[in-house]
Amino acid sequence: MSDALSLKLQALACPTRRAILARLKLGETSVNELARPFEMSLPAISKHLKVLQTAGLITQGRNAQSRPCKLAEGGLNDVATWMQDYHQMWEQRLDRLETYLQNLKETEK
Amino acid sequence: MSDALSLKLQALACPTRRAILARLKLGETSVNELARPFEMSLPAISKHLKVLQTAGLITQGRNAQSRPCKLAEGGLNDVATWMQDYHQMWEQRLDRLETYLQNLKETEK
DNA sequence: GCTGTATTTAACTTTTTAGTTATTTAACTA
DNA sequence: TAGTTAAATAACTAAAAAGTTAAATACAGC
Repeated sequence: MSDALSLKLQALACPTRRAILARLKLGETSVNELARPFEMSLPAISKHLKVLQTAGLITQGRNAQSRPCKLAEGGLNDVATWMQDYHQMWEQRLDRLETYLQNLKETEK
Repeated sequence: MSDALSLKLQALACPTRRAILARLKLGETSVNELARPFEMSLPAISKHLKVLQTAGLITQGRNAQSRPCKLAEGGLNDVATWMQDYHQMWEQRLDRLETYLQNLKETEK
């Protein structure tokens, strides 16, 4: 199960890790900060972060003792590409998506 | 890890199961037929199918002794919805997606 | 160089996953 | 009804995942 896509999907298949990603959407932050909302030991969070990092979904920097995490640029690209391959199912979402695109274009103006 | 989204992502995080889905894109087929390409026992495939079914990604019908499988309508919707939530990453794909939408619209004419 | 803070690593436990072979169920066929 | 085919279930094993506590590492500040 060691291919990149499986690694990412596996990493995403855990609510804790998705919650971590959701938090990181708000911006770079420390491991301690990330751990705060969870009833779980710090090492457990550290492990989750390692899984996310190995999957290429986050990166970790360095700032004194802190190792701030952030979302990896384009980390979900292959997942999105795989999804796109499922046109039949995908098409059901096109309306919504088109609306979204439209809004985005207008925002950019 | 029992929420619907986690169940689906977990189901997708296995190359064998994704291969099964890919085969099912071509159309409904029997368990035996699905198992053929794999170097794996039939019960193993049967289990994979159960995982996919529990996740709501496929459905199984009945035709004599055969239990033909097919893709579940809209089975990937929540996964797609979750993905959409990641606008920042998503935006990197917008160009491609827009092209795709454009093509689709033109096809529909 | 000692102390505190942030984080990781080690060692261990429990549960889940992915596979196996052997057995069972269900339905068709002669 | 006996035999065949399609698939699922049972019972088991090995490996991976997700958590724990305790110890180690890395750096900052006095």
